[in-house]
Amino acid sequence: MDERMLQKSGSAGSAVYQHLKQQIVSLDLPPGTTLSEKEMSLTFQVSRTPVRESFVRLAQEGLVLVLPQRGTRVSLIDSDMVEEARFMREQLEKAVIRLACESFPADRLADLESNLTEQQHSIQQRDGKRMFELDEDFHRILFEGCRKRGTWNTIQQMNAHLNRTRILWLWTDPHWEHLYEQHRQMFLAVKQQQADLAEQIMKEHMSLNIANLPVLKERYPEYFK
Amino acid sequence: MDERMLQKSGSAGSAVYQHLKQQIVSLDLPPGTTLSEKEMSLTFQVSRTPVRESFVRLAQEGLVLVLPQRGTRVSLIDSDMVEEARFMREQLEKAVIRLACESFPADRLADLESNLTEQQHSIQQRDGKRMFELDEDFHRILFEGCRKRGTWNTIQQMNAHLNRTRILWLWTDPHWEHLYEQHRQMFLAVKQQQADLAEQIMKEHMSLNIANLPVLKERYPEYFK
DNA sequence: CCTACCATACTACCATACAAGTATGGTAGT
DNA sequence: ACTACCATACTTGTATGGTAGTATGGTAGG
Repeated sequence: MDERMLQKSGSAGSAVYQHLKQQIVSLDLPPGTTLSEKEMSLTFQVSRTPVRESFVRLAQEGLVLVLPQRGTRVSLIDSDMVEEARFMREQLEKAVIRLACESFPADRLADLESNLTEQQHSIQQRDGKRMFELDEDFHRILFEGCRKRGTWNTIQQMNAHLNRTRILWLWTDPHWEHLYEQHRQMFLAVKQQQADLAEQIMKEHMSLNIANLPVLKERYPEYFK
Repeated sequence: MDERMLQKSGSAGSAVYQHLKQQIVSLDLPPGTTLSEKEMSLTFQVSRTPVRESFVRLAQEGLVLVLPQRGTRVSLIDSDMVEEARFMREQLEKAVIRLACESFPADRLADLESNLTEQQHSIQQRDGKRMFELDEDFHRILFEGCRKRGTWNTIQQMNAHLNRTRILWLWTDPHWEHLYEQHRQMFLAVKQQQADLAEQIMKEHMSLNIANLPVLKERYPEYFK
């Protein structure tokens, strides 16, 4: 484990955890991959203890599945969990954007606007990875502006399943322009305090994530439960 | 660690985890209590390793706070987290009970009814602890009947903070009759598929949890952040 | 050729020893 | 009396050896 990385994360266990989580959510470690404490301890150059600690945390979030005395593997994407995550996000994001339409800090509104500018940039440069991050940031800023940061963090738990399907979908059909347009309209609705409009767009925005799930299950059957 | 308990939970680590979690949420271990791996390993008669594993899991849920090289203590109740948990539950429970009004399995509806009967029983017997469990069960059945079990589980994370305040409140003012009446009305609304009515009662039901927070902070200041 | 068995090489789980950071109380020096 | 220092007894973090359960491949027996 690199020293800089350790300092950033505070402990070896946290560093391994963050590294693995990033790789799992980005599908760098595809669903079904077997992990094993020993193997990871060798690649990260730490003992099995911090690796085991990271496995415990990942299992708690449903990102890996630990089978006692048999092995540990990256959890398959659960279609039901994907739909539930979408459901949760729809309800909470609709409620939050209504709050945002009532009152939203000016500086956070500015953050949204600069985020949109960066989105345009990333689309022009065909930088899908950056665009995905900006998408996440856009919604996170909405939550934070409404003082609902903890809610956003809680959503992230189940979001792991949803996000992995979103990445799969974007592999097959990068439809960034459509997403950007929705983001822009939501920004304007918040700025002009049009709650009903904002909620409606958000509802459609969230519905996008689920429509193509059957297609993905057919194209990547080995990734799904 | 008792052998029966170990068999029930699968591993020593899980057993310690479940035990501590139950004690924390029930305020048997009050907020601020220092824990220490060594101490717990002695009381549970296991080594530090499974105890440490349980600490990691509890920290992941925000139930304990681990300060490296200094100690571990039961996390104080965070007022902001309590309000956010209430917010999350309100949005999700409103959406779920609307779904329930559209369609709800007959056997689960029967479960709700028998749950209500048990609630009456527990109120007569002044069994607050049992009543609290039944309250939780009532809402869990609603989620499960709508195939939103994962959503319920996710809520539980943040619910730890909310539930601890609810217990404090019920220590000072056991108002079980009022809660029972709301539960009964929600049951009838679901049965008669009156979505708007059900949502309205649920909204009031969720609002109860937050009103007396300032009073509790004044009465138990050492429990809050 | 097929089947039952067993040695072997994995796995996660647990106990233990050591390392490193921190709080605390006593003591020497001013 | 007060302050600076340090030994000591804590704490969590990490490394490692051993245990028990499981999958697998080869082998002996039918």
